Amino acid sequence: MTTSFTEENYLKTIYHLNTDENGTVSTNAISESLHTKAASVTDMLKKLADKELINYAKYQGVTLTEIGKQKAITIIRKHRLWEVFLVDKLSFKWDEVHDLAEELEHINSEILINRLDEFLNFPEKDPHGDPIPDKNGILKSQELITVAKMNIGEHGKISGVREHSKDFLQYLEKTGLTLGCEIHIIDKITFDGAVVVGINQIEQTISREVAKNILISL
Amino acid sequence: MTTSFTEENYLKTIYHLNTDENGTVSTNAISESLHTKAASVTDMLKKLADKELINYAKYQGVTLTEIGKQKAITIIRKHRLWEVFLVDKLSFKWDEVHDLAEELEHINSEILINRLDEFLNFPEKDPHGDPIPDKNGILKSQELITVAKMNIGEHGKISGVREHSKDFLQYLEKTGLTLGCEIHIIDKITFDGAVVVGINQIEQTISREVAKNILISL
DNA sequence: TATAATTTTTAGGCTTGTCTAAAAATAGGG
DNA sequence: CCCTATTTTTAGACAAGCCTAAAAATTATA
Repeated sequence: MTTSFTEENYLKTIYHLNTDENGTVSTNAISESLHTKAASVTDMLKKLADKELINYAKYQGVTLTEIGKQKAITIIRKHRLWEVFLVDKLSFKWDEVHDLAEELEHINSEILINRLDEFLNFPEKDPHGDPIPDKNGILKSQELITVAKMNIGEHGKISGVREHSKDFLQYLEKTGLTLGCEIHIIDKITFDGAVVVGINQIEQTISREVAKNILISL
Repeated sequence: MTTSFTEENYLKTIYHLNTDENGTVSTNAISESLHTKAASVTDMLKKLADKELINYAKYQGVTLTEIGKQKAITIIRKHRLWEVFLVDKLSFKWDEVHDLAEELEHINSEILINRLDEFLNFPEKDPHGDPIPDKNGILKSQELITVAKMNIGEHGKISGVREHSKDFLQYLEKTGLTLGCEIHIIDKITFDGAVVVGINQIEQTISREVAKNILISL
């Protein structure tokens, strides 16, 4: 059974919302994320439920079925591999690849994506530090915490981001908060949640909002 | 003004039919080529005419406007560059890439395609010998003739094909009639148009149908 | 040149994915 | 526990692209 471009986007969105918030995903959350109206989402949810890609009970929110989850993971695999291709081979910046990968992820060919994987040397992470599922849909995710949750004095390495917008990534780039950097917490401002961090011998203050979107491995 | 996936396919088809047959392109020819019904083609022609991508007068067939032609050439550029990528970088065979390129050609990004062009080292031909338009839409096409039009005793080099189906390309592969081979005409059978050719010291008979679809540079 | 055959267009309908407006269900506060 | 606010669903519409059946235009033929 084939899944349309649009159906794939819904599955991917539900997957992300589910792992971000764990529990069931609400109609409104999906409509916000996809910039469509709630009524349109309801229509699509019925369709996806008919295809047994989601578990859906009226007014109760949705979760992915096993098949739906595998489909979502496949799309994510494609997205992330294309991002690696764009950055490693075509010298795009990490803040430029999201929209392009969003298109490329819908190209349907298992052979293509496995060849691409091989060509890229089986990368384990995409340019934003997100893990790339292997060809069997196995995703080995590392335990990461946000800078906001670290305590004063703790050390760690920047290993991912929770926000992929161009604005955010360019800000990180400009302030030197890039993937792989060692970071330590110098101080936390209780008033507004800002965090004073040290990176490359430099002291820097980042807002709570930023701190919540940088992922660290200890 | 954006052009949809479907509109792009119509433009590309009209372009190919036009250069193949030169003159105006008929509704039926398009419907055959795209495997849609003539009535659907008429609908789309009206739409493309409104957008000033084609010149269309009822019952008189169509031609591309300059803008339409540039759009078509851009799509063809993308198609052929992706084919080179698939063959050169991902080790696909020349008979395996057409359908994939058909999908990839609709990814919309001038930067992407120019970076890809550079990454592939500005190839001039795709895996089937078709010329690749440059970033300004300039297409330098070589004068090629079909094997069917060659005379006994003439020599030449296989430089292209007029048919891109898997079946045909696999047949060529199997019989050693691949791109770049030197070929000479040993005999022509008047009865059925078959041609006896010599390639790599081997003598071989090919049907008229095959002879019409192999392109030669003298 | 009139009629037959073919090609093309019109008319009306269907599906997918979207929308707005209104109704129904759920959740929260007193 | 009832009443209000919010969330979700239903109902009805619309655009894009496709279809079938029938009408109109063109081309071919006798």
